Amino acid sequence: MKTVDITIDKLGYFSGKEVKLRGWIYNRRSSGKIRFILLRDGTGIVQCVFVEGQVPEPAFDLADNIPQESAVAVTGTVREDRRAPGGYELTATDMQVISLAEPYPITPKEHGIEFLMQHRHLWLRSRRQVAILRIRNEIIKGLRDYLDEQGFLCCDTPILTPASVEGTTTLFPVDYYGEQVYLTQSGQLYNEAICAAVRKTYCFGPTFRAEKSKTRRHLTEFWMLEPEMAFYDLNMTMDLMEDLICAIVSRVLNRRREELKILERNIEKLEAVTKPFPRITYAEALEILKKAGMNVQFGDDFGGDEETVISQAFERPVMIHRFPAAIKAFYMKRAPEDNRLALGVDMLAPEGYGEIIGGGQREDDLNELQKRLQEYKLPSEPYQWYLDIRRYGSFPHSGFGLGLERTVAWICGLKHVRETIPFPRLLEKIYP
RNA sequence: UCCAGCGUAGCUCAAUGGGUAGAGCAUCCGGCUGUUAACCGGAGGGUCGCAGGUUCGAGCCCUGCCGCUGGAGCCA
Repeated sequence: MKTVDITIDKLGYFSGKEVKLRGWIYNRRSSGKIRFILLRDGTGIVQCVFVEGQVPEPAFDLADNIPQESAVAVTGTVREDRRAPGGYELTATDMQVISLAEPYPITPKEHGIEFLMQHRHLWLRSRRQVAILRIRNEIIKGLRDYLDEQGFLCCDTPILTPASVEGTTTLFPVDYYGEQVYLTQSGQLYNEAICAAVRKTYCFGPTFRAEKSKTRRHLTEFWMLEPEMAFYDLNMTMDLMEDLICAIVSRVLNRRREELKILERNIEKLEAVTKPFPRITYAEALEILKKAGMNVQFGDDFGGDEETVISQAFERPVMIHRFPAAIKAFYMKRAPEDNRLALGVDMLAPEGYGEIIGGGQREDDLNELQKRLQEYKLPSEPYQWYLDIRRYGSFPHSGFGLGLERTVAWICGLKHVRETIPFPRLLEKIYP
């Protein structure tokens, strides 16, 4: 019989056959004449059983003292076994060392977050972290597949941007041939130009905020998905936000059950995420807060506590629209029924996870927009190209930005966004 | 930037009222034929974050600094 070189995720196709697996030692246990090695290969984890007399002596010895995370090749027979977590085991016939590891700092026991973050490059190898990475990837694919199917064109926007936009205190400066430019905070303004070319577009990439925010939901570098649609009003935009979130939640539920289980995610909470999502106005949100005993006045923005109270009032994501214009960006269109209100919308995830989407309808009237730039004390020169979108065939349009890491944190049920990206960039921390 | 808490073995933590530093895991040695963070026995392992101060005596009290964690503020 020929030994085939396979990966752990394919074990089910090779029951009873002899195979070769290459990977790393995840853990090992010994019980005298029988020794167990947990082998991980990046596609899964399988237990390899070494029985004295049934494997060459060097391999049997190795099974007792090979250091954790050493790279090895194990040959053996695939066996279905109800006792095994994955349903399959490997009865080992031999093992070769590819590379012996030095004593590995991350043991199968508990560690503090500081230690784990300092060893993030190694921490990624753990079962939990791999499960998060798989779900993150599933969410990205789900978002893109959904938008692509709806006729969106992914066009992407620049990461280096000229000075402008609202203030520079939260921007990371970069030297650009002697000129100071900045890392992008959002691709929205560019998307508005692109949607006039292709009707429905989106960008997906990293964005940067030099905020001094030290919370469980802030990164200085995070990934944002930003769709922008020509001829969409606020209601159509809320429909899209709702459909998009339903699409990714059900996709993760269908395709990443195992990973959700590893993360001990409460599946029922995700299964409750179905259409329609509640849509409330800012004024209605204020009522909820007042009933909860919070002192919030019209014109106040919501902090973390307020978001938590509102989102916990519903078991689905909730959309809050028609915010006071004064606390929103200059480009938001005003509500036709009340000029003090902006046609913006935020989506708050359930279970206190806070804002995962922010967006709304854009101001499409040239004169209004110019007036707004003055009110917000913004220079007009850098915005000439942006105003051109209104000069040459202006059209109603809307869009939003979805924060990927917050969405992943919610779907995975994680306390902190730092685990949702392989190498998180946090306030003044950039190692490894 | 502000508030609070924490810095002791490789890791996670303990140490009466100030009196010669302790456990589990990891490592090494030994035992065990079905272990699931295996278990059992033994051994090695310490500049108690750094600097100064009080005291006969400081891991413990005081001052300053550094680092981390949680939160607030800030924030598409």
